[in-house]
Amino acid sequence: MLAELDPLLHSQLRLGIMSILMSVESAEFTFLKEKTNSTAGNLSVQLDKLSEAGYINIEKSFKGKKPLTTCKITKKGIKAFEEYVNALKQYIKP
Amino acid sequence: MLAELDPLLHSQLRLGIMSILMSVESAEFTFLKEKTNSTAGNLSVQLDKLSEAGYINIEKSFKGKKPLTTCKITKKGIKAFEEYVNALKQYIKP
DNA sequence: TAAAATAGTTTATAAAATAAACCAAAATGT
DNA sequence: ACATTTTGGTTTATTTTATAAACTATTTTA
Repeated sequence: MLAELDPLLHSQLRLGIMSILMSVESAEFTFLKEKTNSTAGNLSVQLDKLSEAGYINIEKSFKGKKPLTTCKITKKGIKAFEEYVNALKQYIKP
Repeated sequence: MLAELDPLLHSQLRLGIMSILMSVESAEFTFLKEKTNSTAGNLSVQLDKLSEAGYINIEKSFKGKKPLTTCKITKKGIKAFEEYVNALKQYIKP
């Protein structure tokens, strides 16, 4: 029987976000938007979901008077990502 | 920029179906149902979608008077699966 | 022979992704 | 100086997907 795939991570955009956050200290909204090629609206929604789940931390501040949203993966997020990758390997190995 | 993930394959159940069909000559409905742990309704719908896309062939016959649904991956399906796996690797490699 | 199981399909509902509309501030053009 | 566009988002509406529920036909079992 095939393993379950964490539905929170099994979404192109959320997986992309998490993949990027696995490889950097932290990332700004605009950086993630560019790297994932997503719209601001969609990105905003999906970041909230990851944050709700405790997979990332979102810090909202200001750079001058412009809003600045900075995201960081949490320990829980790292664990979830690693488990997702392991489960996924079952599906894609030759 | 991260690669696109074929939305037809980026679904747990459809990916599971395709993953199984990559490794066998052909598979019956009931076999797929058990291996993927899905409901008959959901499986039926997702098989139709894969068939619509030309990723699998579905043959409906009878074993006595019981319906027998047999599925086989197509060349197009194999190619799509391989491309999906390649794109996915971008997301999950360390 | 009534009840339950098999092998599905079809339809309805819930959840997700995406798009559109919106807001406030800042930078740019005229 | 002042209208226009751009930046950096959020919120709400729409569309698409996935899932669940209800149904059909036959068959097996009690």
